Amino acid sequence: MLDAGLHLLADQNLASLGVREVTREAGLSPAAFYRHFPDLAALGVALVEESLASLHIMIRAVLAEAGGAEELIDRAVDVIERHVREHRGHVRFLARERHGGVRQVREAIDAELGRFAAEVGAALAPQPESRGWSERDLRMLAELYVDHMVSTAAAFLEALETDPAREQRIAATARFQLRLISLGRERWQAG
Amino acid sequence: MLDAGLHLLADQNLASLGVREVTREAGLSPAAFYRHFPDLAALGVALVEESLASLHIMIRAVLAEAGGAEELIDRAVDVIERHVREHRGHVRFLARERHGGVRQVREAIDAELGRFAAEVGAALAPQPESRGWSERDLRMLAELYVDHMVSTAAAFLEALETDPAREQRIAATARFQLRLISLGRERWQAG
DNA sequence: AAGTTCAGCAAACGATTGTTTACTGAATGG
DNA sequence: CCATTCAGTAAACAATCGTTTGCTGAACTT
Repeated sequence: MLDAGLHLLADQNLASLGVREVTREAGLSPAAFYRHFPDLAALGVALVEESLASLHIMIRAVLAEAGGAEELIDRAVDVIERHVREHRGHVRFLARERHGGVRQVREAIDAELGRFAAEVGAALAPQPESRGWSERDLRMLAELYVDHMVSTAAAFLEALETDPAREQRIAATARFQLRLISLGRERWQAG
Repeated sequence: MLDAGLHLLADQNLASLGVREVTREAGLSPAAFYRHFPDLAALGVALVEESLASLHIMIRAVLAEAGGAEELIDRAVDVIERHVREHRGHVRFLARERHGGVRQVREAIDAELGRFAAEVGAALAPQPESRGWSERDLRMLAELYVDHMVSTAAAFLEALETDPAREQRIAATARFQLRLISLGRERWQAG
């Protein structure tokens, strides 16, 4: 049922999805839907959890890897690119519903992205570049990274669906921007 | 009719909007819709143009202002905050439909944001900090600024609708992040 | 082996949908 | 002053919708 929903949401949007539509795609009767979810919003929230599970794994993979800033950036962008390609449906769903029409889903996504930022912040803390940073500053830096990751993922997705040749350009742009942020971070203490 | 649509889109999204719904809100008969638009997608594109007109003015206002990096950042964040408050409906529409279910609208928004990035890049070029930068690098920096602006605007919007007290925190975060990017930019030539 | 939960079905309900058609009155222009 | 465009209407079309109801068979539990 979740798969059916996700498949429909490829070119639709949660608020415009219909109960009958989902059950038809799943090969079930309309009434069967209510055996599993009270609402379409509930199905949306379930999809959020499913979508962010794999994303969570991805982020941990990047954070776990030690190494210099350069290699870390390259690796992060690569992982994002691959993740978008391998979980296209999930990424599209998240991008589309993050500011979409269903409040419960919006809030679920935002809460989870907030947790990501906290996790990134925690991983940043022990690094030598973070010496002297307040927790607040670290959090704001982490949010910048997370927002940038989201933007990059959305750009990859759009490229994948319209002009795949653009992928390289997006990857190069993302790396450049991350390097810029990294430089600013190193210089912050001096300011 | 556009106003009616925008009002409906406050808690809905374009793909789930109905012709009858719009005309009912506008106090007209269903058939009247087709006198003005062939599609709901066409109404969406019209709303994109309306929404981006004011945004364009806002961006020019920020870019025109000369001054040091610090004051420019403060001013930019203020302008964004005020713009979101004064054009809440437009901003919400753009955030929601940027990755929404209607391709024509998505493409219209992306094209216009690309034009914004070009404009920002052109304004960045003559600044002393840009000495030695290739056009490509300037463009990537401009895209970072535009993406950051979009993220910030979306955050302001979400705060306005759920927890207005959070506005200050978002503004502070945005300023911090912009300062970080600015520092990275200054240091870039050295790398 | 009896009872109970579970996941599914067909059918039916009124309500709402998008779109077309033929018609109307007002403004506009030559 | 006549013709034409324009923005609106009511009515009708089949189609789809969300949801409830009562029923069925399979799978567990005890």
